Amino acid sequence: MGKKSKVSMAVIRRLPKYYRYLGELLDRDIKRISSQQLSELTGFTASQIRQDLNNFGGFGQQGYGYNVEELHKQLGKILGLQKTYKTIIVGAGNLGQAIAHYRGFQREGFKMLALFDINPRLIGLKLWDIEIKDVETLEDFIKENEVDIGVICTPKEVSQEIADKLVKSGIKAIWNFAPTDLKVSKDVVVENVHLNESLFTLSYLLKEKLKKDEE
Amino acid sequence: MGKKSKVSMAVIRRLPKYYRYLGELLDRDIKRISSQQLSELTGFTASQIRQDLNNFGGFGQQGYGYNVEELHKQLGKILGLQKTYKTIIVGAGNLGQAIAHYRGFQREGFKMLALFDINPRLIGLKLWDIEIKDVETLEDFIKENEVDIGVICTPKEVSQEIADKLVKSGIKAIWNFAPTDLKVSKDVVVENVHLNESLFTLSYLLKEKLKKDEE
DNA sequence: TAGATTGTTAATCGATTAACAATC
DNA sequence: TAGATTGTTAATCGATTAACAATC
Repeated sequence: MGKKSKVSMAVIRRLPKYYRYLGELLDRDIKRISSQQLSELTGFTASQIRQDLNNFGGFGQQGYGYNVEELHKQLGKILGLQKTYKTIIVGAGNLGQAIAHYRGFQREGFKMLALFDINPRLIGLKLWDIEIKDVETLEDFIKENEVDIGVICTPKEVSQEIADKLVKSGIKAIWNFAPTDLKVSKDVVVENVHLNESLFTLSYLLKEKLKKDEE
Repeated sequence: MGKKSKVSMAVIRRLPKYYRYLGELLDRDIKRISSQQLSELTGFTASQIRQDLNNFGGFGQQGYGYNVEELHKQLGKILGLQKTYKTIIVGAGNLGQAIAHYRGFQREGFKMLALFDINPRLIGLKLWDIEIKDVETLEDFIKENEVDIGVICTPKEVSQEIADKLVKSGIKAIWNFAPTDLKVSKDVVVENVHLNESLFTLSYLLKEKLKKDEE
């Protein structure tokens, strides 16, 4: 008990962006960076960056700034990227395959164990070294392999049903690409990628822009 | 000139969710709904919902609530979904194909005209009725067809270069799936889908959950 | 009319920004 | 040491929630 004061979601959602820019700096062999410079890269204010980081500890040094390698490492730890997560994908259509193929996720420790689908034409196929399995075998597979993360890339009609199976089999994190809000027990975390909502937001912004142009 | 007080991004990002739930109610032939009932569906407070909607007008009626069909229609208009947008996708890998295939977007007025790729094995193929074209012909195609929206599904290494071409050819809205922050002129709107950041956020939340379980 | 529920104003809460003492 | 830049407190800003008069 006694978690220290909870970090706000607004802060958490900025962390991956810091991590990404730090990674790029690391690749460019840049050793140190100030909050001011990081501000110019990310678009957040220097003050906000310092506030955000100080939720997790004092990673900087007065008069110097932040050590790029160290800060990158610390952010990786904060984001939980130092450990490996066993991951499965349900729905082996184009979207599921796109995620399975994406090298960046594997690199950060998300190990794709298998895809699952209901389509007999897909079952048995291998994408690189990842097999597409019968969704009937989903629950047993999760239990046997102690899968950490389930990715839902199915049509929305079956997404809740799949989520229920994932939760029942012991999965604690769901990455949901179906355009629905899943109902899950409180001890399971869900992160939604609602492409519909994203596209509609773009549509709103475009409409506003065109309206303003007319004036 | 003189746009009325700008609506905050927080509000805008809730609109698509209202729109989605209203659409579901419409399918279920439900005629009216109160902010309280909408609150139970969406998880936002009734007060917030009324505040949000009143940014755009008084769509409700005291003592009655909101007419589902009317509110759905109005939200569609606010989101700019009443008109058709000519859309192209750059990058015809799994992700690009997934988006091209998604019926929901076409249904809401996003007309997919073509995909573009650099891979000779893909060029010339047809996905349903959408052709994959040579990325060399991208700029001419956009100008000739007056394309509204460009979707970037390329590797991050070429995403900025593609964005530059889109902007130069007159596109005013970009839906970006590459894990980068594109630099574009101020009169172009960009909506990012940063899958990396989404997955890392899930990773953070999972890590926190596991940590709390240990206590 | 009485009951219900909105639209809107006021109060609260939380997040961002500014400022500066601490310190490398 | 002097200059730079953090960590942190205080001030500001904006978003959410509460409350209630208006009104269907």
